[in-house]
Amino acid sequence: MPTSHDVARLAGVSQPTVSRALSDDPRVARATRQRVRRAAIELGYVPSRRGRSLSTRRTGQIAVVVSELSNPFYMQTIACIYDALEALGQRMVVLTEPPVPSISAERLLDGSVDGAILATTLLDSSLPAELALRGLPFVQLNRGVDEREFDACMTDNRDGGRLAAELLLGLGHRHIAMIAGPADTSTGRDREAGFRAVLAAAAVQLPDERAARVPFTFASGYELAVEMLAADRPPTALFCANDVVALGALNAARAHGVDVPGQLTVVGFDDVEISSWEVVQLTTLRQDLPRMASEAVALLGARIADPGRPASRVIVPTVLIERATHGPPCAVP
Amino acid sequence: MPTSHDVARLAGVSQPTVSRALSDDPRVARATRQRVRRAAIELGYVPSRRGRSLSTRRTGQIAVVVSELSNPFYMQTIACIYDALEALGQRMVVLTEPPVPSISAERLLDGSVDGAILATTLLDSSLPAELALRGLPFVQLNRGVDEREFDACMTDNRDGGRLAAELLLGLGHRHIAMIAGPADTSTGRDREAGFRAVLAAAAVQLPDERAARVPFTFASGYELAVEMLAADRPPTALFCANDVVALGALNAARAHGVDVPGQLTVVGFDDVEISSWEVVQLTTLRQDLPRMASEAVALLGARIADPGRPASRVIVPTVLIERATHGPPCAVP
DNA sequence: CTCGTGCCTGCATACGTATGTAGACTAGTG
DNA sequence: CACTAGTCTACATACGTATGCAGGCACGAG
Repeated sequence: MPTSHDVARLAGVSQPTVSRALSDDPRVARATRQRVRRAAIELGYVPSRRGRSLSTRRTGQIAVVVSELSNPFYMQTIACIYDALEALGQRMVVLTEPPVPSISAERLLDGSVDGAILATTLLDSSLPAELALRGLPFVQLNRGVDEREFDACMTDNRDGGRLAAELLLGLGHRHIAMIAGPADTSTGRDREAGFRAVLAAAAVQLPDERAARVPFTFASGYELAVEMLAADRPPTALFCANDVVALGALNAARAHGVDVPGQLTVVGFDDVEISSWEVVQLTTLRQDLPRMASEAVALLGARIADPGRPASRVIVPTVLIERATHGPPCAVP
Repeated sequence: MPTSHDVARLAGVSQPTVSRALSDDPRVARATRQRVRRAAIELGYVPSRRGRSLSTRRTGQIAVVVSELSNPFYMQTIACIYDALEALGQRMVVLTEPPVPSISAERLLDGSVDGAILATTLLDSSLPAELALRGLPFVQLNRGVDEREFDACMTDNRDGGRLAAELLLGLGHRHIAMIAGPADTSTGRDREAGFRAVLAAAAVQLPDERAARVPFTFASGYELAVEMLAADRPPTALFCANDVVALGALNAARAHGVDVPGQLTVVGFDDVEISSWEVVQLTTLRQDLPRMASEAVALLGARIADPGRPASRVIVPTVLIERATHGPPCAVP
C-alpha cells in the first residue's frame, strides 16, 4: 500500500505538503495541489485511517451496544442508527453485551471509537457511570439508567403503558393479563407502571397469575401465552411488553386455535416492521425509531463536540397504532 | 487517558517493558511483570488500539458489506457473521453498498479493516477484482461473481431451484409462476436456472407473464403476487426467489382472500427465522446461514494468514423445509 | 539596491504501541 | 579471579498522518 511519503516522492514535495494538498488546505499552491493529486491517483493512494486516527485522536467510528442481534427490534434499531451515522460520515461498530457479565468498558475505552450508543442498558448497569468517569462520549437509546446526568433518548414508555390500558378498558375488557418485560430494564418497568396505574384507577385487578415478567423474546411470549390460555378462565386481553413478545403470544394463540381478536385481544409495544404485515396486523404502541436514532446520534455528536455541555434527555411521544388484534371481550363460552 | 508511558513511569521501567510485560512476554522477569500489572491497574490503563494497529498493521476489525440493513435476511446474515467473528475475537464494522454507485473500494482499503466479507456482490461487480488487486483479504458470502479465483461460500442455489420445481411438479402443479430475483445476482440467476431446468425437462411451461424478475424485497413480492393473482387464470403455485419475497406474496394472498395452500402454493428460499412462525409456516429451501457464516469467517482467516493460498469455494447443501404453504392444486373453481 | 511582506513549502515532532538489538547485571564455572 | 553464559531491561526506531513553526523565495515598495 502506498503511503503519503510515496506520493510526496513522486510529486517531488514533502509528506506534509501531500497531507495539506489532499485536504484542500488553501496554503498550498494550486499547481502543487494538482501535481499531488495526480501523483496520488497514479499510485492509487488511500490515506491510512490508522495513521490518521493516531494523529488526530479521532477514529470516525461509533460503537453500538446491544444485548443481542437476533432480536428484530434491535436489528431495526441498528438499521436506523446506521442510517443516522452514515449521514454524518461515521462508521458503525457493533458490539453485543451479554447480560452477565456486562460488557467490559475496556472494549469501548481502547480508543477504537469516538463514542458509543447504548441501546440495551440495564437499570443497574455501571457502564454509563464508568464511561462518564473515563470521558468517553455516549448516549443511551431506548433504555437507560435513572440518573438524569447522562444523555438519553427514549420513547414515553409510561404513557405507552397508559394508552394500552385505556384501550383495553375502553373496549370493555376487565379480565386482563400482562406479559411485562424484565424489571431490571427501564422500558419493562415503565410500561408496566403506566399500565398498572390506569388499571388501578379503574379498580381492575391484575393478579400475579395474570402478570408475568419475562425477557423480551419471542419464545417468552409464546410460552407465557400458552400458559395463560390454559388457565381455567383465560384472560380476554393481553398486553405485551413489546412486539416480539406479542408476536410470540400471537403465534401461540394461532397454534392453539384461539381466535384473535375474537377470543383474545393482543397489544404489543414498539411497532416493528413485521407488526404491520397482513399476516400479523398487530395493534401496538409505536416508538418512532428513525427519529429516536437520529436524535440520539445528534446528541452524541453534540457531546463529542462539547464534553462539558449539560446532559439532555429527549422523550419521544408514543403513539397507539390500532390494527386488527384488538376488539371487545367475547361472551363467556 | 493513561498511556503505556505513564504506566512505565509509575512502575519505574521503560515503555517497551510495559508492552512486553502486559503481553506476558517470558523475557520479562516475574517480579517486573507483577509491578507493571499493578501500575496498569492503578492507572486504569487500557492499551490503545490506535497505536497498536499502527504498529502491528492489524486492526482486529472485519468489514461486512451488505446492500441494505432493512432486509431480514441480511440482518440474520449479519447476526451469524457477528457470532462467528466474535468467536475469533474480531470486531465487525458494517458497511452498506448502495446498488449504484457500487461501494468505493477506498472505504475498505484505508487500513481500517483486516479483511472484508462481501454478502451482496452483484455479478458484474468490480469490487472483488479491485480488492484482490490491492491485496485486501476478502471472502464472498451468499452471492458472488463467477470468477473461481476468489474465496466464496454459498449455498447450492441451482439445486435449491431444482428441489422447488420437483416439489411443485410432484404435488401435481402444472400452472406454475415464479417471482425470480434480479438477473445480476448469482443467487437470483442460479435459483431460476435450476427451477427452469426441471420444469423444462417435464415440459411444463413458464411463460413470461408468469415469470418475473424483481428485487429481493417484501414490496416486490407483494406487488407481483397481486398482479399474478389478478390474472384470468391465476397460477396454482408460486416459487419465490427468497423468503422475504415469499412473505410479501403470502401477505398479498392473505390480503386478497386467497387461501394458502388451498388456492395457492407458495415456496420461498432462505428459511429466515420468521418463516418458521405459526402465522407464516412457509415452505422453503433452507440456507444453513450459521454454517455458511462460520465457513466464510474461517476462509477469511485462512486468507489473512496466507494471502498466497489457492482460492476455495465452499458450497453448502440446500435443504427443502416442508411446512404449511404447499399443497396439491385446487380444482378449477 | 535593500528591506519588508506575504505566500508556499519543508522541518521537526507528536500520536501510542511493538519489536530488533544492544547493553547491563548476575551467577556460575574453570 | 576472570571469563562466559544467561537473563533481564533500555535504547532506538518503525508504523502513517497531521500540524505548529520556521525558513525560503519572489515581488513590490521605498
